[in-house]
Amino acid sequence: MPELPEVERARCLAASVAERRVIDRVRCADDRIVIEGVTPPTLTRKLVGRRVLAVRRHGKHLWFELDRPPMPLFHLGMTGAFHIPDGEHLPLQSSIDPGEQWPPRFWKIQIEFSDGGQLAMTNARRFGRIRLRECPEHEPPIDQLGFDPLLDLPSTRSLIQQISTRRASLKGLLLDQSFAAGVGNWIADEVLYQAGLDPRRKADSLTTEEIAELRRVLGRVIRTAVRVNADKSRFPKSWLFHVRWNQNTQNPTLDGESVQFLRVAGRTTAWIPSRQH
DNA sequence: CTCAGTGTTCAGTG
DNA sequence: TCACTGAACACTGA
Repeated sequence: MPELPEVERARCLAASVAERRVIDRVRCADDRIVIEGVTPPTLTRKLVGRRVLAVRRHGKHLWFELDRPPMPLFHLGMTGAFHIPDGEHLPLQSSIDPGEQWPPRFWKIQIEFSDGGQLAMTNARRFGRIRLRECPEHEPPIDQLGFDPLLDLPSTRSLIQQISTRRASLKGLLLDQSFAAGVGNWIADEVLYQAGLDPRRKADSLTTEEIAELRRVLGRVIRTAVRVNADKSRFPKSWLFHVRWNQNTQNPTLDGESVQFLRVAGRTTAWIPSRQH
């Protein structure tokens, strides 16, 4: 699930149970792929007793700012999510299906807080990672990332500089986390569709006006998705998003225009040839 | 049974 | 060395 808006939703969920609380108890799954660079017992020992000051995010990475390092850093991979027990109060919608068991299937870490609140991270497909960092923002992988389009969208001027030297396809550029952190496959397609740009266009072929429009659309798509808490059913009806999953159905259309599928930069790409040039 | 897949990394290429 | 591409990764669900 996780592109920037879904990771932001996970951040809010985690913040609602973790911030200002002390970590009382941790259970780590015995998974040396997801739990990377640290053994589960060590991870547990480093977290227990710490107070969570804030839950922060850059791109698709999220981490706990604790009262003392090291800090746990999470990446959800393709299938990761955060969960809280059914019935626990929340200002936002619950992230779990009602009636789901606790702990949730495929849990990798469970954290219990001083006030009784609980948080779990799941990861069925094991592309996610849990790591420890002394200072997450100033170490890899976060210090390798480009701008976060929600937290600090660059000026058009700065974007022109960044884009004009790149020869990758627009699709490839948008997916490059060292360019724009948090953009994934569906957001890249949505942005290129709304900006009217062919996903195969080379980045350095864009005009100033096209870059300005790309910037505007990128900011708008991300803010809109975050505003509705990454709830797909609340994305605007006009979005390509709603038809991009219908690859199997014959002749998907949007506004009467035909949706096509391509492979660009190694990823399935949905686009509307009559609207993107 | 086969295959695609919302992500990242790494080997290979130009 | 750099920028970029495509395969590999691990596993579920269609």
